[in-house]
Amino acid sequence: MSRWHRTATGHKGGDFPMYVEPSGQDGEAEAGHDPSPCASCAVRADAFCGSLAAPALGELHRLGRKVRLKRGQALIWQGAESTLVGNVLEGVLKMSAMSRDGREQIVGLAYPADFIGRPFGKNSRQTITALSDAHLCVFSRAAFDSFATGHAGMGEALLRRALDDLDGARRWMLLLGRTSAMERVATLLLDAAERLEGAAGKTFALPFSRQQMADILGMAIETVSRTMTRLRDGGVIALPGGRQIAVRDRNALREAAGG
Amino acid sequence: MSRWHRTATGHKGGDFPMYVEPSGQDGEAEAGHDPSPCASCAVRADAFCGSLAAPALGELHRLGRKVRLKRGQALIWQGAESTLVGNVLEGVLKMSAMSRDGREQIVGLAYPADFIGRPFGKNSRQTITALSDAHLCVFSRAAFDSFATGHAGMGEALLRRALDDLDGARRWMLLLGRTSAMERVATLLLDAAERLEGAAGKTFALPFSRQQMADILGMAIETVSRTMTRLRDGGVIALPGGRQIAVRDRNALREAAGG
DNA sequence: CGACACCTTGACAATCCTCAATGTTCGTGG
DNA sequence: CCACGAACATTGAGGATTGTCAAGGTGTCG
Repeated sequence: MSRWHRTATGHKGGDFPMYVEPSGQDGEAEAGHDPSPCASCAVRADAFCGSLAAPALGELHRLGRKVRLKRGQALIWQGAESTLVGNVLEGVLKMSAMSRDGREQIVGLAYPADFIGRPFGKNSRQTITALSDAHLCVFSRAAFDSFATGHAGMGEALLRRALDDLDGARRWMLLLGRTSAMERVATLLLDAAERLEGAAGKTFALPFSRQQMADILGMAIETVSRTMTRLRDGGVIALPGGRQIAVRDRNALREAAGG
Repeated sequence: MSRWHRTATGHKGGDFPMYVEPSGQDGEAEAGHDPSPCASCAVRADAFCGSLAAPALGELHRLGRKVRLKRGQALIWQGAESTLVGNVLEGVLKMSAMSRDGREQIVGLAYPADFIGRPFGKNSRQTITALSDAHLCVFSRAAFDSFATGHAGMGEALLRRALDDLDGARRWMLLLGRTSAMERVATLLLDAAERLEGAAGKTFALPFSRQQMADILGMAIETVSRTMTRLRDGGVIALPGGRQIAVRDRNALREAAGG
């Protein structure tokens, strides 16, 4: 019954201790000019903190720090005390669950403006790992919890986000349970293109390896590869090499994704 | 590419308009004796409202009403304005998503004490249907939202619950993406037994049909049936007939579920 | 240029789905 | 109470998709 491939999430420079940079060190955050550095944050409009007014925002900012992760570095290990929460500023992270016998399933992706971690109480049962070099804005859970408790709007904003995540997870379940390899790959590519493609049809870098795509989609790496090849041969996408990709025929891709 | 079975969720007496019973009609809720009927609620200890103190509880109670659903009746239709939220008091419900071409995937189950519906803002994209006769305590979303906003603890309790659901959804994704038919069926049976079995080894009624199990687990009805037969032949479970089931060898079942 | 990780391709096998037929349960009405 | 029919469940045969194993190709970095 154990027919599962090890997921060999072999990352080149993986799992170094992470480099933490205290907030207010980035030049822009020095006192004086910019009392609320969050104001210039690229993801503020889309992130949970967008709902906060200036004073609360400043307070929150003082609790946070910035973290840079290199590709392959992990932020929260499965089972470990989950003491961090935060926002993704740049890059793509994966949330993965692993069963005792070593099978991995990626259970979520976090793109810029997405919230990660598990506030309030229980620990996360997921490991969070950077798929590309990433830049986060993190808070210790304890500090974040008490801040959130003290600010009425926050609970609602976080809840809204959690419920959105839940909707997303459930759509993904539909994908995992009821779709063919082609539909899965096409859906993932469509999603990635929407988030990462500069302009329609433009070439961009896929942030995942084939192995990671396989882990995300719940299939074997070879099937992913074959499916990509089929899409390329059909003129739907172009694969200039490396991890580059371009969507050539968006409608066909949408079609392949199942409507 | 369209190799999917229609899910033929044919329910015998399905989709009647639901019968709504105003709160405070149940005999026990009459004024006088029992100022807070919630106190005698079977699921209060486990439900989100368990965190509320008496006065708030009374207020909440006045907003709610009880709803009974017959097996097969739907509470919230996919795409429709989601105007209800609530708690399951008794029975089992399913949350399902359906793609345009008619494939159904059940994306969640709600057992007693579970919260259903989508408070705050956006509409649910799921349909909620009773798998067995069910008994709920529901609130209109508008009333519930304003109540929750006005009570500090509520947001946090709801968030906690949403995050738990999210964890659950993600475990389920691991199931859908990375496990064999046997593991899926065994996991579902184990879960159902834990929630519904009176005592260990006792016979109880499975609340789902084979078709529903197939929709939950993302597989074909025949595969479910064959897998159940294998479990029976292996002495792991007993199937006395009807929808009855008993777990004979819990360890073997746990083993089959993948550890 | 060589080593290494990553990706692609092929052949084969296994699981699971599809189609089809038969058996069982349950509710209804005679 | 029994007979009938409809929905539900089981079983079998065959085939399609996907996983597994294996080999070779491509790209990247020192």
